[in-house]
Amino acid sequence: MENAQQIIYFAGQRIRMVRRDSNINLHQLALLTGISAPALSLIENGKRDPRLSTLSKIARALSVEISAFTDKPAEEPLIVPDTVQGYAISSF
Amino acid sequence: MENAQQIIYFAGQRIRMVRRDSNINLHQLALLTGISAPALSLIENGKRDPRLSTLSKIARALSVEISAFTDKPAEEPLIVPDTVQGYAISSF
DNA sequence: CAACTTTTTATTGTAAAAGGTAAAATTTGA
DNA sequence: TCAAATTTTACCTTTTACAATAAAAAGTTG
Repeated sequence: MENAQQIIYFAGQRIRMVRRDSNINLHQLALLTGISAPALSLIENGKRDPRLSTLSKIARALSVEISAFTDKPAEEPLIVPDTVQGYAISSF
Repeated sequence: MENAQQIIYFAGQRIRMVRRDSNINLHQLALLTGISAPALSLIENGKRDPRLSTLSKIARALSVEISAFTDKPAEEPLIVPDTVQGYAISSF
């Protein structure tokens, strides 16, 4: 329960981030998903525990995977070397 | 709705796969998650639309990310060559 | 086949998600 | 500061998740 609440809050924040990146408002996302704007507001604010189908509709509308809302970014950021075996990454 | 139903069914299959890989039965997973075995059965069979908190509890109990249940494997399977630069993969 | 384990189905009760609508609050711009 | 757009809150209704329990159905093993 304790941890699940954090997941819900975190997912709401991520949904809001992705939506804002797409430059659409709650009303528009409501039209795209079929989920009411008030319901979306509650989800984004971590005050509602959405169903898988609800997350699926939101992800689809925003063209991202559900994991964009659920997976925590890696603690240690992925190290991307700028050369591999002496070749620049950009040459691939 | 159409697509969400597929997501639910797919997630159920993945949960079952991961659980079986862990060699635990529904009763044991019920104890680990606090979700009843009948509820877990419905979820695994795609007959129930689980909440995010529910997915979170299951993922936590099975030590996987929620995305293990939601993300579709790549359409084009990753090609794994059996040799790299002339060396057999097994030699690494 | 018979005993045992695991899973599924069904029923009842409670809690909560989600829609609609409307109103309040907040934010944004002119 | 005022007006418009956006978001949040509140109330009501319907639907559904989930628990608990029991029973039925599959699946396993001796």
